[in-house]
Amino acid sequence: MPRAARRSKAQIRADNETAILRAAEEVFANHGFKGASTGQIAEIAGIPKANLHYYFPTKEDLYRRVIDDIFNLWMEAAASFDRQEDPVPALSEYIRAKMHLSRTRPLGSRIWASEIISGAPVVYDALETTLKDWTETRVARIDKWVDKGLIAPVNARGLLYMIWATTQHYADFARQIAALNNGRELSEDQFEEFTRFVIGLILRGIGAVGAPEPVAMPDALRQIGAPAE
Amino acid sequence: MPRAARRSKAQIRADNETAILRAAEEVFANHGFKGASTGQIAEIAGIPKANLHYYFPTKEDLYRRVIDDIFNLWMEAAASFDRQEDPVPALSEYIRAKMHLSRTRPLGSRIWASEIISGAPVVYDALETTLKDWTETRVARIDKWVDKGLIAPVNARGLLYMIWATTQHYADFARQIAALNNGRELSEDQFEEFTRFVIGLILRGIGAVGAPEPVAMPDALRQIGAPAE
DNA sequence: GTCTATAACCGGATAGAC
DNA sequence: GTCTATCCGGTTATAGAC
Repeated sequence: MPRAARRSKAQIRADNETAILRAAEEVFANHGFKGASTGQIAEIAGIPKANLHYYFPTKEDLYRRVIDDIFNLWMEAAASFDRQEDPVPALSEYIRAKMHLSRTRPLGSRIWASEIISGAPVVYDALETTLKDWTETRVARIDKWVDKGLIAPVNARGLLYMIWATTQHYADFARQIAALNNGRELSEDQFEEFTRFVIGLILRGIGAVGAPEPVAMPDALRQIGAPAE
Repeated sequence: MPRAARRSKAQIRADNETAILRAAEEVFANHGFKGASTGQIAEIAGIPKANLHYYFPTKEDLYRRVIDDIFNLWMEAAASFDRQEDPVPALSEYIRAKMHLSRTRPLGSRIWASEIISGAPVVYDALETTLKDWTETRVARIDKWVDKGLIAPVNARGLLYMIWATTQHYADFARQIAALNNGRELSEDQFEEFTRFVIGLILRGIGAVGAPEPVAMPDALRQIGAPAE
């Protein structure tokens, strides 16, 4: 058997790790840290439980790794906040990036939410250091926009919290939103509509110069959200 | 020993039930349904574990009761939405009521969030019936405000989701907010300031007639939120 | 109604052959 | 690196004396 035909050891390791992390995201999102079981994670990953413990010695090691990946993802998305100088494009892009993450990586958002709800036993240090630094810097930028008269005088922290809360709601409460949408997940078009709504409302709310007028849901979509006849 | 001196059986039952429910809220909020243990709940309630199972035969029975109480509480808070005819007082009072609940009953909010994040295994029926009905009615009211020109044309569902997300964030993510507030819980004054900010931003965002101008955080409070020197 | 003891089970983690 | 078998602590729930 030619050597090239089988996966290298490194490849096997990488594949297994990926499978484990993917499965872990699912189980941690659905049951929280304490409620998750390594047996279930191993089963979904398609490996024996003992192998999981070979790759990640303890459940907490695995959990930390998952949380870490999520945190890095968020910090990257946050970069869109900085690419633009002016408030309207900066906030629009940031909100859009966060909404996109809620759509494409809802599990990460849900794990993060569970972790914070449980008192942030694992990430509290990161909150007090990395997240705090990130936040202070952006608060300063927002305050500068206020000083320049580009937006109305606002509570910068309140604004950030509102953006986080609103965008992550579409991941964390997706099940509730679906229940209110006749049991169906939001379609791409519906999601885009909510995204525009969020951006528009917040920009108008802070009195941003050049903010778009609020947009009503188009009739076609409105129908989807309405009760079935 | 005079009979009046001891608690009646009914009183004992009521007291024990209250103690159990209070303890259950704490443990379910911190660990989710699967992660919570009846042993810990009994310990906090100050009774033997067997007694807990006498009052609530299974862990799920207890959990359903806790969730039920929370849901009713929320429906009552929602009533403030209806006491006022016009959008500004109706939404102001509703947002304020929700913020107040986040402040006074954060555990309930956190349990609700955990339940939805986990896929709403227990409350899904209530979402599709009671919550859906409540929502449809309020969407209709909001649409009517739009028709009357009292607010700009908005996505009514998006508006409700934003109110829920933003207000509940102050309960569910209280630990994160505290970490960004130099490790201290928000003071009453700070919380009031955020409440006003949320109300002001949303009312302005929907172009409500008579909405207050956005308010900056007073310097005194701003200092508290700033990095320690 | 209350409490001690315990049954029955599940979960995280490891031993040790391959 | 992989996998079966297993240990052991913790969990839900109940039995049965008081």
